[in-house]
Amino acid sequence: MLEKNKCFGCEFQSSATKFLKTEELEKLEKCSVGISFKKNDIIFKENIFSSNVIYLKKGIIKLHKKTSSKEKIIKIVKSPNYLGIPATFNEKFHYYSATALSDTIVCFIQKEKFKDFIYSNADFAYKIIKCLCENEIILLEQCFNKSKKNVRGRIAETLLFFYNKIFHKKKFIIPLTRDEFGKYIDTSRESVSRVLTEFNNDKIINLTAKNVEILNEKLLEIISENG
Amino acid sequence: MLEKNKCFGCEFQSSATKFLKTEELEKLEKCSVGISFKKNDIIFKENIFSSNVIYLKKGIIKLHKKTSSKEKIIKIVKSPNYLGIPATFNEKFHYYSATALSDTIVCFIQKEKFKDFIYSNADFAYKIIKCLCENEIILLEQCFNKSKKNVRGRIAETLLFFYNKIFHKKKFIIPLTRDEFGKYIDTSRESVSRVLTEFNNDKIINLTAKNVEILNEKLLEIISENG
DNA sequence: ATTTTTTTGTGATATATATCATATTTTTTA
DNA sequence: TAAAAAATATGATATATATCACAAAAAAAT
Repeated sequence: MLEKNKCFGCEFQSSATKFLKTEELEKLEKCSVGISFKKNDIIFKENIFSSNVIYLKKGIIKLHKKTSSKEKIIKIVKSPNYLGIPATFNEKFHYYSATALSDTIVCFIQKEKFKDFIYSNADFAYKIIKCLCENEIILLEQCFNKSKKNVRGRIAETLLFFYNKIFHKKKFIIPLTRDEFGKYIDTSRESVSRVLTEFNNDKIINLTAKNVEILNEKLLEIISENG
Repeated sequence: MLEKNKCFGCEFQSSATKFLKTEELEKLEKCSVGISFKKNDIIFKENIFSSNVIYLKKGIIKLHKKTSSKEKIIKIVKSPNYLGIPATFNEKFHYYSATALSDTIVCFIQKEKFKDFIYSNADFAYKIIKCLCENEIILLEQCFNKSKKNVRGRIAETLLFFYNKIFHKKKFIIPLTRDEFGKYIDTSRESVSRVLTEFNNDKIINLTAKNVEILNEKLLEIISENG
């Protein structure tokens, strides 16, 4: 659904666009559209040529990709954040699909205009560089952690990720099905079920369907570290 | 070993510094030093505060990181390439260590001066953004592939990576021990040995110690895709 | 409200890969 | 050049996790 899009004084302004001057913000407003998505709506699909920078203004989304029948969830991203800058700036197709995990608002910004701001405003450019740098470090951590932990460790880590990085509350609703959870941490839905019920039995979490409350954060951290 | 460092007319100039003007190159020369490393020398260590942008001018290196006794090789990088920009620009400690896998020359560039170029030269800034974008896509591919392939597939993929991305020849010397190979693709040294001898027996490769010749590229690609 | 579809839980079994053990080869050091 | 250390190969066994099978619960569709 098309949203009225106001860049000047936008309550969800990105840390980069805060550096844009009034006339640049007016330009931005003209070259961008805001669109709202409902849970499970596809925001963009992999292998589509990317001609827009995408700004996740509000909501939580998953980035995912298919290979020969199997699917993997690469990343879970919360607003505010840019999506698909790498594909867009390399004149490439989107490497992954993006699907809303909650009701979401997204701005599509014309690539060429976005690039103009990089050329006209060095503070903006530097901020974009910093965003890309942060993303790379997060991705590195993710790769590294995943390869060094067993299933229990990865599930503990993910529960802590939801708590610390997404919801900031010990009580939350897992925004994934068991199957999606498995596709995120590279395991089967059955293993996710088993470990979650184990954590529940051990009073580390309180689990009812998708509702979780973290009861023993300390222990969850230990499991996350040592498997 | 300290190298004489000439930025203007440097034969290993990066795609970004090609955009620098003569006076900027002179500045660059003043704020950077070139250092040569021998195979197995440590270029920088993880958890060290990063105050330089590091440009890999010549050679092949591994980026690696330890956790509680175990080690993982995160990436193998060939010149020309920048290293550690994310850590440097986020005022952070290096996330990983870098060790030379061949004789190597590296330039250390003062972070603040490098940042000045981003502010003074938009073409340079944009090129750096593109470098970061490329790195992110490579990292994403790596994460994705690793999680979807079995050991045979990952070894086949790595052999093709050495051929296509590093040496550009079907005959090369694996720049890793079996143990390091295992730490790169998240498996044990024994599994690496077994699969490599299997490939050798099946005439897919010709293997003598670290010397490899790819005999059946097509089949290696199929194994890489389907495990 | 009832039917259909999707999601989840859990036991039994299979399997890929790790780990252990030992021999051999290669490399490094003295 | 010999001795010591490191790297490699390979068989035997252990183990974590996947897969299969089926039942139950929850969600979606009619």
